Amino acid sequence: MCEDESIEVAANRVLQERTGLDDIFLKQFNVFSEPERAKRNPIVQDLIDSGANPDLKWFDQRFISVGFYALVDFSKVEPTPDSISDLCAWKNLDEVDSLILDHLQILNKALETLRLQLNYQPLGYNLLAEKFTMPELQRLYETILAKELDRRNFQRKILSYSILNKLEERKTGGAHKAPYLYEFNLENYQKALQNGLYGGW
Amino acid sequence: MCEDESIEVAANRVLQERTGLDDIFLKQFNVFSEPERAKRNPIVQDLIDSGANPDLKWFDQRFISVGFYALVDFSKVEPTPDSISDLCAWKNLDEVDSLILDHLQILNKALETLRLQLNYQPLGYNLLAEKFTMPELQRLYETILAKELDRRNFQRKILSYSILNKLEERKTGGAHKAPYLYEFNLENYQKALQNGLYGGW
DNA sequence: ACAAAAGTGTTATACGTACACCCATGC
DNA sequence: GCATGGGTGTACGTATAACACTTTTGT
Repeated sequence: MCEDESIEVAANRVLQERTGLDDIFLKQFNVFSEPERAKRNPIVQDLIDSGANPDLKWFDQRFISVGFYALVDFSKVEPTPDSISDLCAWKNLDEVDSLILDHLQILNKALETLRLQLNYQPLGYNLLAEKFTMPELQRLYETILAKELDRRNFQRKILSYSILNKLEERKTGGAHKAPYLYEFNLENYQKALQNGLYGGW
Repeated sequence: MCEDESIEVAANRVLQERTGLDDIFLKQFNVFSEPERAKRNPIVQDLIDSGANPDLKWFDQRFISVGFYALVDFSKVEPTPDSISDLCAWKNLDEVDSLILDHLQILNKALETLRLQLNYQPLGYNLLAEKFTMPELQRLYETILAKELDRRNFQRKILSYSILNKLEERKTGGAHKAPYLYEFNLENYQKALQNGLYGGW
């Protein structure tokens, strides 16, 4: 974060630098400030225990991170490293095993937050093509939740939010029955983002 | 926040200094980092516009705040100012109109977060006496939500979470029919705190 | 006796879940 | 024609909302 920008603006900037995308859903979820968090990493612990590398001072530094997660259509983006990154690439969640510092905890907290927010926030805009099919939207939810959902119940639930416009067109060219195309009803989508989808108390 | 403590520990410490309480529900909800946020305050704006007080440099400083909210039984606490506070006192929400910086926005964001969390987190432990009545718990929810709830539906919903133990005793001495006393089932309460109360997807 | 608070119950409706059936398309 | 994916519908259980009746207690 630079001196003249808010943390949100900074997060947007970094996202822009690495993906080229702008106006992306970006959500602050937690601050990580544990003094020893750099050293809590098992890899770092192994290094310290082994006494191998004497140059561990870096891990004595104090880091304070504000976690953000963004929702990005990865097929549209070629990730590019910025000035402080050597490598910037897409990974499947199940490929991610070791990360520096406590970044694995951060990732898990982000996932947890995202899954919670799914209960009262609509999702999918700018993650899908402008016109998309119901199965495509469902795959998106299933990917994030890492579990399968019932086709018919998913459709009913999503449609009940009235954030979608059903189009006359169908998506042809697929191997089976042509599914209808939908687009987001932006007005209602925005409203749902602000007011939430779940009634609660 | 000192150099050797996390932001959570620091928040706990400050809460402890001002209330004397420990082990209180304390939840991080947002980071506020807008560069101009000190100046965005209408009172400060008036000052600047009037040109009255030339000593406005303080508002040029960059503040970054991590917002926490705590749930405290105010009847048990005599708030006491700490080293950086002149005054520390309880206020009703409707008495709060002007605050320095953007602290009014922070307060509102805290309330919004709390009300959302009410949908999937139990609430009441250490806000009520060890034994309490259903109406007392309901008042608590009604106060936070700033709206009335149906007695019978409230009871059913809360009981369905099975975070309460119903006791044989009744609270006598009141002017009317003696209500039953309840206590929290701490084991289930903790579970509910971790796993959430609402099923969702 | 009465008002006010509290216990308990009922009913209609909405929602989530788990299914079954039919239709279109490529092989 | 058959496997597969997709559109649509139904039955069941549970949760929510709205509402009524009875019991207790102090005045």
